[in-house]
Amino acid sequence: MKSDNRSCYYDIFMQDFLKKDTMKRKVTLKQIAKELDVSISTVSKALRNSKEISEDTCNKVQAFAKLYNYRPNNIALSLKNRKTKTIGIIIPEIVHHFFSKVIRGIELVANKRGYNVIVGLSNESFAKEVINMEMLANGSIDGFILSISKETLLQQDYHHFNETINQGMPIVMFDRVVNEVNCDKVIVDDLQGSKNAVKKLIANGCKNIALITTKDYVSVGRLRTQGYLEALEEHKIEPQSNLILKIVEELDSEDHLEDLETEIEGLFKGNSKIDGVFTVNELYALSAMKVARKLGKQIPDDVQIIGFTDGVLSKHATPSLTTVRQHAQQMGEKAAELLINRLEAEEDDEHYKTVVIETKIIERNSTK
Amino acid sequence: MKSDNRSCYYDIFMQDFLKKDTMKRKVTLKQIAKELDVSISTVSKALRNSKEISEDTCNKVQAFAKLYNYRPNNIALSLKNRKTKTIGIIIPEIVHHFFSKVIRGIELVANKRGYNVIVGLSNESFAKEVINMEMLANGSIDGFILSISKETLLQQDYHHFNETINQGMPIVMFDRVVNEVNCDKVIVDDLQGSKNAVKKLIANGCKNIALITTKDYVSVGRLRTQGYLEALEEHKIEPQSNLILKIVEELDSEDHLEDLETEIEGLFKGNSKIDGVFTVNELYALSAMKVARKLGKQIPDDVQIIGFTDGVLSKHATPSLTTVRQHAQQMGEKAAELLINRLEAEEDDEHYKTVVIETKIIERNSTK
DNA sequence: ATCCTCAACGAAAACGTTTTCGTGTTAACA
DNA sequence: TGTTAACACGAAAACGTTTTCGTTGAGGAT
Repeated sequence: MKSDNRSCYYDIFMQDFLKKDTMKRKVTLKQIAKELDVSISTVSKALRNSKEISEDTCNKVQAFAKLYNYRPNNIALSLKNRKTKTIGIIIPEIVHHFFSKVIRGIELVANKRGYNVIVGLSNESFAKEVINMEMLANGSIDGFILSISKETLLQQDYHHFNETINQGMPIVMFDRVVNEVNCDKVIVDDLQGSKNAVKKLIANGCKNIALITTKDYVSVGRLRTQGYLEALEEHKIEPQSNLILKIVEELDSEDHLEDLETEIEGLFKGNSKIDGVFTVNELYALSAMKVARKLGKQIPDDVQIIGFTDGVLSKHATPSLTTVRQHAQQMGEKAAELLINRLEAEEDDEHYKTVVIETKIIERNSTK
Repeated sequence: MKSDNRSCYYDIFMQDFLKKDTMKRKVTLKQIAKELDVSISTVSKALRNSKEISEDTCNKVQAFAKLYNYRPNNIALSLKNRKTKTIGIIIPEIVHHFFSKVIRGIELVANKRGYNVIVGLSNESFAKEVINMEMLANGSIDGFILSISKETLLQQDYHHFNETINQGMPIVMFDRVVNEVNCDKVIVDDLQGSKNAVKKLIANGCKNIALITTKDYVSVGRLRTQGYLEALEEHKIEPQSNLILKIVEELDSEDHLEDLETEIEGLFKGNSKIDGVFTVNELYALSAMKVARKLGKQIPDDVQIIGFTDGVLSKHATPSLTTVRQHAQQMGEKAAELLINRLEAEEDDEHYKTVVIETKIIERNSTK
């Protein structure tokens, strides 16, 4: 820092650059160039060790850049390269063990491969899903990973997904997917998972197995119901409609626990011989346990219960709950892999994959 | 679409623009300008209804833009305006009810005010925290909302925060904050919350109240411990060291449940007169309940328990757990407000606020 | 002295906007 | 007829990069 011929520049530079002694604003190539009295191109090349630039200049530039902690501006790079190296995630809800675990998986591989992750919440609303996607699709991200909101599934309006894809932005869907959209997908094997769970109840001696599920428009609810039915069928057990309880979505929220329990109580009272329960999520399972206990039934002696989830409640419930694990984090990892592979592929592959994540029954104390 | 003089342009335009009939690539001002045979400036102005532009041209441009679904490119806007309208969040862990609720709060007000949210996970690691911040600080975001990782708290190295702030990027910290960094903060009133909880136990008749807490370098653990001590002091109760259990962080994870329970069992066995327990989080409380039950104690008759959390376990535990609610979502909302207000302030305010979110005791069935 | 080569660097375009500042045309006015 | 004002539009800069394609000047070969 001893040269004289740039003392003038230096002053000007310092003036608007260091507002106070403690304040170091971000430095740009242009400022370095001005300061060192070379061109912007030279600075850029010097920093990347281009052999077009003399060793002397290289060293000088790099020293200066280091001193002022130069970092290339991501936004400028994004504009130039026409890619942002960030992935957009749209999920219906973040305060949810399953979804947050998926995010963790996505973030893990995204970061490993140099991508950032930007999160939008649809809050199960169609409109918010559309708005969020539009906000992000205009250059902010390179591709989407998403799980469809309930309202969208109900309305069956998927134009925003298809339009996004048609504009050249890839989408990977997970868990809640839909055939009408042609893209990569990651799903858990809901059907087989449920089938295995119900088979396990049967193997454990249950004769009257109840099902607590959601309305059919939620694809995972439908598939898990189907798994239940197929398991029964394989064992020549006739399904009984009074053993199947389909919960309306409004009771799903934790604010309506009592209503939920009332419904389940109705199920038990309507069929006193119930000795096994399979539920499509964790909350239903816990509620079922609670109701069963209230009705004087012992778990797992009188009633055995299996839930479907990756949640935290199951592990800490009393008794702890046997569940079908979904491998949420692994789903996220796989989804991110699929997306990034597609983003970085040379030519675009017209063939879309659907990856099925196998489930696994975690045996705890709600089954014998 | 009937004019002749642009048929030539039109062809060229369509050629590289619509690769297939279904493929609509993103359209830019330049393309619209070329297509309509006007300048880029004219298009830009026409779209913003500038009165510099004739009504005719305005209509023509707007119609065309609508037809081709023109949306301004966010990245270009970010570069031009030198702001991205996105907020960076760095948290230690996303699979955590408290943090995900904070995110929900942040996202809520961020979206309402036109901001996006980009999430980085430190995974409680100092290095990942630094890397994540550096990735985002180079232009990707306008400001940070973060909660400090345990490792960082342990090492007490806060240079990355201060450097970021010195570069002109505002930070809002929540929950795990630190005096060494001068910025806006949102914290829960850990001290008062704990104090109230312990006072409630005292009022309920507890004579020997145990504390299960973390090591002191986690600020919230320290404060909650202090609250416990102050409550005892106010009631002239001498604190006993064999009533206080400080859990090492390694046992925090859910993989070490047994070890955790062993430690707690030691606590109970070492002091059989324990009739009240206050814990600094949800997991410790559930473990304590489990251990107490195992040792033949009735809850809340023999032992009353209060936890500190906003979690989901408390509500569904048996018996359900009385807790100190933290209002996590409200914290997120407040943090986002503070940050955005600062981002949009005319001149920068040198005075940093610390907002304290009051806690509230949620009475359930683990207390009388 | 001429030609060629090479080393070392700079100019400019490009990414997609917005905005300032012209500039040319027309109509109104003295 | 000459001056002016309003109107409608375009050129260019700027945001911060990277990269292509010159353009120097020096030195060696002929």
